[in-house]
Amino acid sequence: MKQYNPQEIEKKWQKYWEENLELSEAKNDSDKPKFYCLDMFPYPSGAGLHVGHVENYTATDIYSRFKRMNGFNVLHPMGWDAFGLPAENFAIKQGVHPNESTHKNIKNFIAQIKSLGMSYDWSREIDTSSPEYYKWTQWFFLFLYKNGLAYKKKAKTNWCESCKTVLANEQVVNGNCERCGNQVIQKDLEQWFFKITDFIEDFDGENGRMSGLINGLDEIDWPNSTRVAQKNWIGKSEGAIIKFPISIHSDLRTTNYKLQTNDIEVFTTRVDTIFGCTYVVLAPESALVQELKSQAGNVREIEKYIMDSKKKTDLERMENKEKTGVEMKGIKAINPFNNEEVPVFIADYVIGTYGTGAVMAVPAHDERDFEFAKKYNLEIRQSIAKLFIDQGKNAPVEGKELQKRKTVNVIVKHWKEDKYACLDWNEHGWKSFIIGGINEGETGEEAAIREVKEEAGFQNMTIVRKIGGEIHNCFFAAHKNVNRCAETECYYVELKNDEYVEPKKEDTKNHNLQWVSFDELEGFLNLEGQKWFLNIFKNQEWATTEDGVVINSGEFTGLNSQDAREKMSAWLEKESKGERKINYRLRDWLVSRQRYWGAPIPIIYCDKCGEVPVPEKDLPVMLPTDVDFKPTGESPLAISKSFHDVACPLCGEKARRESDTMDTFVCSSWYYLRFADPKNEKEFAVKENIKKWLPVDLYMGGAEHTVLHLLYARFFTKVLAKYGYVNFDEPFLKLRHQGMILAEDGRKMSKSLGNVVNPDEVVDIFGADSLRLYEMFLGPLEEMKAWNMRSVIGQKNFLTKVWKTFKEKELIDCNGGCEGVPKELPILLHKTIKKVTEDVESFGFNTAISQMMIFINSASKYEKLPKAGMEKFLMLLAPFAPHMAEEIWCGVLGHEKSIFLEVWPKFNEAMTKDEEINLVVQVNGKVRDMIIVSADIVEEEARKVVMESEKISKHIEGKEIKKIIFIKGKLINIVAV
RNA sequence: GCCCGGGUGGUGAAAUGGUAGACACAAGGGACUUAAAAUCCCUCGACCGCAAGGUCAUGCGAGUUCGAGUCUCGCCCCGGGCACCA
Repeated sequence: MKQYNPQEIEKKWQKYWEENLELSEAKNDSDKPKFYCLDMFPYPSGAGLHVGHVENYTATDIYSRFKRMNGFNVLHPMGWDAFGLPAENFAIKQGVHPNESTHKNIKNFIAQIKSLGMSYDWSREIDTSSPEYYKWTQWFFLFLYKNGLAYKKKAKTNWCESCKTVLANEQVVNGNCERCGNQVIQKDLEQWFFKITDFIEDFDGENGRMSGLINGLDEIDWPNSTRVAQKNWIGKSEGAIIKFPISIHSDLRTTNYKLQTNDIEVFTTRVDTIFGCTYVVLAPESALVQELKSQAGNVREIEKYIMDSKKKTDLERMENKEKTGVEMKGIKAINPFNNEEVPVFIADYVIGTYGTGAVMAVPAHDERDFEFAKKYNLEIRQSIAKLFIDQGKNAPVEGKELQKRKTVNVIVKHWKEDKYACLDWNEHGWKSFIIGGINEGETGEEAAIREVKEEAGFQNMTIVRKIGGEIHNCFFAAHKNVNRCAETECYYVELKNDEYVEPKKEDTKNHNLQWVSFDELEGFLNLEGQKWFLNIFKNQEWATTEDGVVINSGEFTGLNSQDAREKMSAWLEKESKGERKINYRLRDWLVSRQRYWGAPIPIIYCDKCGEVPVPEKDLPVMLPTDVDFKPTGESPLAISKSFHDVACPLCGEKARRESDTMDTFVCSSWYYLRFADPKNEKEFAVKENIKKWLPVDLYMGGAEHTVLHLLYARFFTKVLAKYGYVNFDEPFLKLRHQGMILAEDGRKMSKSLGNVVNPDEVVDIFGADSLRLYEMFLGPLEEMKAWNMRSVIGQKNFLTKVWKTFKEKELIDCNGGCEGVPKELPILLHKTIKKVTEDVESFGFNTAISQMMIFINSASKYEKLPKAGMEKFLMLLAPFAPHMAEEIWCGVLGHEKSIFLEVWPKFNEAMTKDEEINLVVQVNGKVRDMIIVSADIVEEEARKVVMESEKISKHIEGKEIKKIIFIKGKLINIVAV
């Protein structure tokens, strides 16, 4: 065979690998260190494998092969997420049973994956729709049930009319069904839930303290964006519950004044703003509304509003941002902090299911309340102010002057405590540095100056002005945004012995502010006579939602927001008028589905015994095959009499089975455990094997699963950790997402656009090795990339070059001297080993490939090549292009055993260094010459060499050399003026 | 609106603060060939110049630095996620 013919050699080696299982099998009894490398298992779609799958599986295949060659016992399995709506919808469309179509699709997937030369351990293949698997999915349901973590309740649920089933919150996207895009409506249904909310915070497990869903995220090597997305989804917010007693003025009928015993409880994260509360709002769904409405003077109006907002779908609520509401006339809430009566409204901008379903409205400091208050003409009362430092008469304000001066630093002291800060003014406004601590023998001022110099890096700082000639007593609020404009900072300074200078007022950004000196604010902080200024609204045009300093707030006035929250919460608890409270956005996971193609929920309902779990010995509850599975809204399983009618396991009387199936995400929440022991009939996996293989060391898959699957899987692991089934609390130690591959037109690949690339086609034309290389070379693994069919040829060219180099050049044994072999090749080889090794380790596959290209481009130029070196190169290439490497290794070089049994080559650091380098010579930072010198040239020598250069002397002629910067082995820069 | 990412040639993209554009694709030119394919060689950011060389260039504007694609600040644009969560 002269030509490189991928089709021919690829088939041959795929067969060989299938027959030689030691190349891919994970060994339970090996002494080698383990490595569990997992792909997010696919849903076997009828469309077959797409290029995104190929990207995902190639990356992990390269990594698995790399790890094996580095002496690891690698578990690299594959399975099928076979249950679920898409499979069922596909089957309905094709008019076949989902069981049939799914298995047909799986067969196709296997063939496609094998044609790509992936080294999966097929002996561990799993299929979530097989009874051997879903038996354990049901076991998990019972396990949760027995521990009080699975429960049934009637709840407002998301219903998709097209899929005829309920959906989890996570499966609703913009008010639409994640799968079909149909609008989701709300239905009150009795459904099964998993108590995922029990695992948000850390918990005690049988093997000690375990991390919850929030803290666990800090322990794992996951993309930052994914961790942030999960944190946001959980949505922890710390605040307080405040009890507003209710008073009823039935002034429409009588003058009686009646105080109710029950309170309106509101949840807020901004207790500090409570003195700005001018009304209270209840969600229309709130139970309290039902209780109170009859007392109101406008019952009818209220009922009409409730009806109207009930009719709205979530989508309508979202689309129509205009806020609506209705006052409960005659009903007042009493602010416990100042005993003031405020009106009570019902409005659907308050969410009934979050917090207490009631909020205190502070229009001055909350955008939504502000909007509502403007519309209904309610009082807007400021309770948080921003306070500003006096710029001082010497502080420069004009841009040009600033440029000259750069910065002005003022050191200030906290008005009460022994804390110092530095305020720094430049054209961007004030900056601040909070002084950390005072060293021994140091005054506060000295500490402040030191910190400014060291920490802030202002080595050339001069204190242009200390206000009043001394360090000032000053209040400062710690805050994160250090670099805002002066107007948004929040400092105030007590000025001693100093003139007050009117701040500039022409600031357009803050035209609704009125500058008020401290004198104008009576009683403020009891520091009469001091000169301060702060923002007090003249005409409030927007809500200021940032933290600041509390004003108009009785005894709390003068505190910064943070301290105020602390003190006010403490006050609430002391007075029993409320308490600190943490709320989460995350709700329990709704797992019931009214569909056919899923794992039946193993529960039996008996008239006598009630809800009875199916005994473990009766598992699996088989999915009947004889039902009409087309969705009607009723669970299809309810129609099957043989399934539905059953004897109660407790009393033996007539009973009925739960006819809903489980969300397919339940199946995928534990599959990674099953791979450790896929054939076990007695347990979901035997403990030793779990201990041997888990947690997963590398998990790779699309970013579309950032919240759904990844959150659920973590939850399952945490449940198992709590009850001692596993001794770890995070299932996936390292996670990477492959970026989406777009079509050539830059749009998403989709059938309807007709721009889908079928990997089979690419394999037919270029071969699997070229396809693998192409997808890895396309760009960084995690980034979004567009397909370009014309570029695939580049990889085939590269492989052809490798092929020809091994076939046509003379490979010589270098043991007894290496005549005719270029001496720069070993250096390049070691550089290449280093680069490829490091890049594979960090998933920089694109740059690893380009380094191999550089090597072969160079090597192919020579007629004689060192055999040992070329073999090492082949080992580097092997994980990327396994067929080619195996063919050359065994076919061309005549080795008997597979190249994948070889040990990954090592590089010698000393061998990666060139003897000579191109010294870059710069004059004033511009490259003016390049001189070849010995790599270890020292500064002295380099200076001499450089000065001899004509090009350089031309550039420094007549100039004074100020400085010479020398970077060893790289560069020399002459600074000349 | 908030939270994450991004913005570098015709294209995909490289660059621990140290030669911007490695490596490839496309394009153009050439060699071999009766011809084509295959293969090999050369050119390939823009502008000025016969050349040597020079100037400008990493979304825009500033800053730090001997030196910035890379660090800091502000702004613009694009992609993704969340979205009335108090």
